[in-house]
Order: sequence, then structure tokens, then C-alpha cells
Amino acid sequence: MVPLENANRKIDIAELKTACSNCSLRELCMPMGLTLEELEQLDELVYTRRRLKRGESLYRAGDPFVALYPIRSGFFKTRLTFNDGRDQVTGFYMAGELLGMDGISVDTHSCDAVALEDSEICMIPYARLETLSQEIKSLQRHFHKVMSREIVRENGVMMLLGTMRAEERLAAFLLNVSQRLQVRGYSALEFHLRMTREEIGSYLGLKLETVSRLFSRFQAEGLIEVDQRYVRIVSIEGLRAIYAHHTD
Amino acid sequence: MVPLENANRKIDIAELKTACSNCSLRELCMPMGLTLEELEQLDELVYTRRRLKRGESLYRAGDPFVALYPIRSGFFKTRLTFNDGRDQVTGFYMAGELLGMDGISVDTHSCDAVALEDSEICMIPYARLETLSQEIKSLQRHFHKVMSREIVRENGVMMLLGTMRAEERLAAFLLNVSQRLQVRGYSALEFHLRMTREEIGSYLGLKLETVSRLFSRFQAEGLIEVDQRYVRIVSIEGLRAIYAHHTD
DNA sequence: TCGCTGCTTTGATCTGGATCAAACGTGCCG
DNA sequence: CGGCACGTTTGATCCAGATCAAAGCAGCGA
Repeated sequence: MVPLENANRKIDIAELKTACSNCSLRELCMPMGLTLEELEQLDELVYTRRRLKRGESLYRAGDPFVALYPIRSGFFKTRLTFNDGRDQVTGFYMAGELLGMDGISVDTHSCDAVALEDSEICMIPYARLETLSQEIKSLQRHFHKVMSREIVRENGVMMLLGTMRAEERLAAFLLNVSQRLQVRGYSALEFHLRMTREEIGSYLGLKLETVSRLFSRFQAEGLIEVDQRYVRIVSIEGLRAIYAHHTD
Repeated sequence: MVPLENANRKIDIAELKTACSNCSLRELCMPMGLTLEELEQLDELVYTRRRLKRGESLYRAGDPFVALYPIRSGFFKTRLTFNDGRDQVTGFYMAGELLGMDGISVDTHSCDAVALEDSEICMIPYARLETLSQEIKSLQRHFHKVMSREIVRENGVMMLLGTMRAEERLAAFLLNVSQRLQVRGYSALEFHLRMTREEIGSYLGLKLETVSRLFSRFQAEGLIEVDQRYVRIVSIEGLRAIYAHHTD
């Protein structure tokens, strides 16, 4: 570990007792509608936090699976690397979302999770989640919903990669980012992308040049304004039209 | 319901009491390592079976989610339909695999599940699965693994759709089918495909003509023998080479 | 301040797979 | 048995997006 990180971890230790019961993200990453008593039990569940610098991996393919990681702040990508070096970004994850569910199936992570900006995650030891969700039914239910949501999300990506055209993919991507930021209380219409053109392209099954050209074209058509990674959506209806009405 | 179907359902009713404890698929679709006592509890869980004719839907996007469906025999596809009619096959499922997990997230199914041949499924009411898996830890654990496996599978499909070439996709598909049949005790090297070229194409993000051409080419290259939907793998190493070694 | 280094934009050209088109099974139903 | 409905194969052509190439630009460390 680099010195700077150790410094950060000191702060962490000071905050170690900070708990789910007063975490502003609790509704996003873990169950809602718990009794106060249950919430206190939940606090026991999450006993560690960890900060990651941009570029650091939270886990890598092959790592033993021990825990799930709700993101407290920051931004991540997950990535699958093929034997010949080609890789595929399989998802982008923001605060309140849950990382690590790929590891449950065979007790080993099957992809990498990489921080795209300085981030902070909580750590939920899986064994304890299992135990606790046997006691708290709503925790179990919520966890199932989170896993199912991930399955549904991936279904959507398959649709995107399998049947949509390049411009539809980028429109879908921008609308998705916009919607998720809005849920978190940020502006739905202007934001700073955390990922490179190449990472967007990998996620969307396109080359970085194509992504760049599409950004330029969307701008020329008055749909968005782009300046590097800063994006302002000028016509959200326009994007929706491209995404949904692609039968022209 | 058509008359023929009613006839089938009569047989169903006669078999209603057939239980997990003596189902040959139990290790595949539901937890292993249960005590005898637990197995009996499991029997209570699955109280209905249903037969479907080829072409029938087990559930459709928008249907309320009530149960999960382990496949007892037969073959299914899941399909996502876009508003403009385009659709994407999101998965093929065979005996022992579990359908319906997409419904958990918002209590509504998000895709269609369609039988590709006459099939039979069990029905596990989700509410009872929840209750029972609070009592039987290994059931809970197994269920989590099944959901996670689905996430990992979809990750693989994203890789396939996002970064692989047409011939690599088809090789990957054939190897996957082969491997899954082998696990079930069927021949890994010759089998009858249950889906059309168009359905394969949809799953792989290709057009049916491309799939057909690839079958012909693989045959010409001595990798497989094809006769309509019958496939015999002549050189599994050859397929693996295409799948994995695509850096020629 | 300069000069890397890593990211992005834009242009020119190429190509894998889509699209269009036609013929050929195969099997089911009347 | 004939004919219609599907699915499949194969050929000819096209085009969206990839690839190749070269500049431009922002941030950072010396």
C-alpha cells in the first residue's frame, strides 16, 4: 500500500463505527423498511470500509469471494478479460449500487472491479449476510431483488449489444446514466462522465472512434453539448426518440 | 386452453404428488447436501407441475411474478421484445435449469419464456421459497449460487456480443451447448438443436443467414457435420481453437 | 515554462456481416 | 398425394462501423 492510502485508512479507522443506521445511502444499497432493531443488527454486518484510489481494483477475476461491496461514494467499472487480452466492460456502478455478486456462484470472482475515481466502499462479509438474512426476512427479500435487478440489467445490455445500432446504444447509455444520477439527487441533464471513450465503447460494443464521432454528431444535431467528459443533455426527447423510435 | 392441453393436464394431476425427494434432477435445480428431513420439507415447496407444448409461453413480460420454474424436461428460450418489435433471445434453458429469476426484482416478469419443445416444469411459489430458505440455510445458499451463476452467464454473453467475431460466437455457442448436454449425461459430440437458425442468430447477435453460412463453413472445414438441426462435432479442438485462439 | 503522456477528435479507407433475392428442402394438413 | 408454410441454404451487393492515420488538447511533473 502506498503511503497516501495509509493516511486515508487512518481516517477510516476513526469512522469505523459509522453505521448503516445513519448512512444516507442505506435505502439504496440495503433494505428499506427495517425496524430500528433490525437496523442495528445490520450495523454489525458492515464492519469495514475501504477507500480506493482511481485505477485501483476492489477485486480481480480469480480472487476468492468473501464479501459484497456497496459503493458509498465514487464510481466503478466491472471488466471481463479474455485470454487473448481483449476485454469487455460489463457494467458501470455508482454510489448505492452493489458490487461483487458475480463471486457467489463459485466462491471466486469472475471479473475485475476497478475504481474510475477515488471511491469508498463498505464491506459486507457474505457469511454474515447469509446468517442475518435468515433472521431478517426483509433483508433476504431485498437482497434477492438486488440480484434479480442485476440479471434484468444485463438482459437489457444483451438487447443493446445484440440488436441496437450504434446511435441507439449511445442514446440508451446517456439516458441510463442520466436517470441513475437523477435518482441520486444529481442533475439529470448535465454531468461529468467518469469513464473514457474507450470504456464507453467497450461497454457498448463499439470502438472509441465511433463513440467519439457519435458524441460529435449528437452535438451537431443539437441533442447534447459535450466538452471532453462533461455532457449536457439539450434535448432528452431527442435522445429518447433515437433510443425508442429507431424505425425511421 | 386447447383440448389437447387439457388432456395433458389430467396426467399432470395424477402425478401431482411426485416430489423433489425422488426427482432425478434435484441436484441440478435445487440444493444438494440436504438432510432427509430437509428434503421432505422441500417436497412441500414444489406442489405443482405443468406441461407446455412447443411454442407455449410459461410466462410473458409484464406477467406478475409468483414463482420460479425448474425445468423438469424440455427446452426453453427467454426473449426480450423491444417496443418496435425487434427482439433478442437472452438465453436457452434446458432440463435442470431455473427459469423466472428476472421476475423477482419488481414482482413482474421482464421477459418471455417460451418452450421450444414439449416440456414440463415444476412450480416453486416464491413466497414459500423465501420462507423455507430462512429455515434451511443450504437452500438459501444454493439459491444465491443459482442467481449468481445467471449473472455470470450473462456476463459471458456480453463478452460474446461485445467483442467476439461471428465465427467465435458460433463456436462458443456450440461448445456451450455441448458442455451442458454432457453434464446431463447426453452425448457431448452429437445432438439435435431445438432452436431455429434465427433464434441462434438472435442470441448471438447475428442474422440467420450468417449463422447458416457459418454452419456450412464449419462443415466444409471439417469441424462439424450438420444436417438441419442435427449437429455432430467432428473436431472439438478445432472449435476450441476458433473460440479461444482467435488471434491468428 | 516545457515537454511528456494519455485521451480525444477527425479524416480516409476497408471489410465483416447485413441486406436483398431466389431456390430448395421438409413436414404437415386437407 | 399435392400444395402450402416454414425454415434453410447460397449467391450478389451494400453499408455501418472498424481500422489506419494523424493532429489536437488537457493535465502533470520536472
